[in-house]
Amino acid sequence: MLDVNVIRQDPEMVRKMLRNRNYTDEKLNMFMNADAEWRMLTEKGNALRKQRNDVSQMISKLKGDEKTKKIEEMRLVGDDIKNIDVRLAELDAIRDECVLNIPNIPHHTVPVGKDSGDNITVSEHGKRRKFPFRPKEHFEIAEQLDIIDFERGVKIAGSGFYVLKGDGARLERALINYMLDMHQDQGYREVFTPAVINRSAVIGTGQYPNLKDDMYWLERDDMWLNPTAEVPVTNLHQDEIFDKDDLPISYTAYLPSFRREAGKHSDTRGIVRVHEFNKVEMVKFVHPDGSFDVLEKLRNDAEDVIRGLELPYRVLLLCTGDMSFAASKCYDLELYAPGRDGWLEASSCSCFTDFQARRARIKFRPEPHLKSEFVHTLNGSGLALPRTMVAILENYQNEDGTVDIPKVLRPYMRNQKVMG
RNA sequence: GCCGAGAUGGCCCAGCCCGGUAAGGCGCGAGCCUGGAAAGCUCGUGGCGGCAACGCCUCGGGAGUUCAAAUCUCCCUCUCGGCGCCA
Repeated sequence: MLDVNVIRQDPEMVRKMLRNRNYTDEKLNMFMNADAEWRMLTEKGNALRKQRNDVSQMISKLKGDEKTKKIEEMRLVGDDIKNIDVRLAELDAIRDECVLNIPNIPHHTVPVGKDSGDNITVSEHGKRRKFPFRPKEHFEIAEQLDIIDFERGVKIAGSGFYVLKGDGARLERALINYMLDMHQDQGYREVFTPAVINRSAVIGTGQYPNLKDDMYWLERDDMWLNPTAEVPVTNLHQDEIFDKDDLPISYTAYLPSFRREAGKHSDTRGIVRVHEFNKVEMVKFVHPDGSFDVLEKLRNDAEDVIRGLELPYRVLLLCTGDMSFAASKCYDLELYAPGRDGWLEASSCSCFTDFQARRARIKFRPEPHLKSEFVHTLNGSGLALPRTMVAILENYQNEDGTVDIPKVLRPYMRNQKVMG
């Protein structure tokens, strides 16, 4: 969430920002009104409390009629305070609700734009292979090799779930290990967290309330299925204060991710958009100075994974209208898939400035005697597994239906080709 | 699931039975002292509102009783221990 002082001081800047992100200014206006009344009533309530505190002190020393009279007076003051408190609680709830629904302020280098059409292609890498035959789509290849079983995924879980088999399952495992090992070499510490998380975690990173319909919710326990490892990993340090020397902190995590994808019907064939997928994630906690430089580094770390796999890809800088709620700046990495002749978003690398840290109360102390400040958080996928799998199957396919295994994965797979 | 114990400022911990300004220690900082340091002493070290003076809030969360709640009552959450169950 934004610093309420920033909103108070410059509501017009926030209004402009909301417009650039395709948000209405409804929550902003509501906040300003509620906040003004809240401040007025807070002062009023404080004055009454002072009166009550002072008189209460005296009462213990008084006796007889005098005492009875003062007690009677304070009873009325108490009622006034109670009434004010009720209204204050209402206003506070309104303010919270508003602030939790106002997105982060984009960095000045982020292009203003309406939707994905206004994103900027920063760079394109790798050679696209020339195929002497018609390249197949990944689900054709996978079905032929019997390495992905769509029917049985549906049978045991439902539409949008699939089963990996044989070399498919082994390729998945190889990819996870390859990615984790690479991130470890890049200086990230591996963590393995719960995939079921509580409400305070999904609020902390900003998925709740905005994306609550996109997550699986376990009603009976008020728990949520992890939508991205960003959530559990960032919230590891909820309510903590780091020493200056603790920063930066870099984690990498492999974790299954769950998305309801309610109302989305595109890309139903294959594994491009599914309800459960594996992902290796990078998360960083850094000093506020230079956090956008760290974003470049993070993006490069994710690109290393793709370069290692020798897949063609491009880097997009998202515009204001396409960026997610909590991000201040975001790059998407897209893999080229020749079977479908299209791009697949396999990684999203974002800097959240202090937006998540404020929600999750993650701070650091610049010097032992100074006040604590919010850290900056970043994260990026490195990478989402199913789409990486799609890109590998389609880019490395042979005319006979087999698939070569990228060189970097061979030590993990112990074979050169996916045979089934 | 049952029983018990606990949650107090950055950290540790007292206060709770018996309601009346949250004590003390550690760490850190500033000052005094010193040739310099250590020790010692003084002050500071949570949040909100306010330009400020200042005021209010803060004892896991919420509700209640009371002129007044860390303290009494009720509900909830989490942690630890024991029992039960169990891959």
